[in-house]
Amino acid sequence: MAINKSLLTGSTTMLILKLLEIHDMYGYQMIEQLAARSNHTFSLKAGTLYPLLHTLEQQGMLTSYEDQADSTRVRKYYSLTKKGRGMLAEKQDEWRKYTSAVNQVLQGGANLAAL
Amino acid sequence: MAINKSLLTGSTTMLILKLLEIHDMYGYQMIEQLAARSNHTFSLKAGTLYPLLHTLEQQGMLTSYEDQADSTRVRKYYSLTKKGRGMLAEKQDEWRKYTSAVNQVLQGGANLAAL
DNA sequence: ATATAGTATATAGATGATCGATATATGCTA
DNA sequence: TAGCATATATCGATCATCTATATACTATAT
Repeated sequence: MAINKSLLTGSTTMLILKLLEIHDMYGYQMIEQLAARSNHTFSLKAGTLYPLLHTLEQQGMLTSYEDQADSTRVRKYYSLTKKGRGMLAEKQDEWRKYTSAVNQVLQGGANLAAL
Repeated sequence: MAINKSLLTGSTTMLILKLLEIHDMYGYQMIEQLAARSNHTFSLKAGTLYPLLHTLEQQGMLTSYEDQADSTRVRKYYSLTKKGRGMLAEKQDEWRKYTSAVNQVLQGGANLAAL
């Protein structure tokens, strides 16, 4: 698939970067937020999220710190880096291109070329 | 991912069913059509398509027949069954739900719930 | 005539994203 | 103090897709 072998399978990364765009969050919170903001269409699994967060941190897209904040419990917060913001922009662009291409096919195709 | 573990990863099936909605096609033609109708965003690989066609035929979504048609060459044409049309309708519905959920998250979320 | 490129179908093995299962530990509430 | 929600983490399995490879036929150029 030209654009990106995996997208949605791949949109997961975009979605969690997006969540961090406005303010820092900890893992469990991202799972809840994603469910809430998508009207429970998504239920991202912990087994998917945590390894992904570790990978993104290694790639320099995120940084993490522990904080007790307004909770009694220490949580691990993630923060989007400049590089991460760049990645988010790219992913969003890909997402737009990909969905518009699919929608074009669903509408019978823009280029009704030959056939 | 609630709706369907794989979608786009999974949209491929929807796209080829969609191609067959109007008239029968052979494999190679589907690859070309998909590229043309998506402005070359998609380049479905033969190694992905043929096994998929075989699976869909086994599931009763498609039937196939060989025909020389207006070519000098015998080609294997695929035809969408009633069951296949049902599957297409379902997949399109899923696609709409999924993309609107992603777009909701990208727009900051419909349910700006708590956070 | 013959090499090359495009058409057409097919399969096997590799890769990579996500999930389910499982583990651990803490905090809240009945 | 038992049970449930919160919170993070890892491992193995699954599944869709890709790359590579194979085969064979057709058309075109040399």
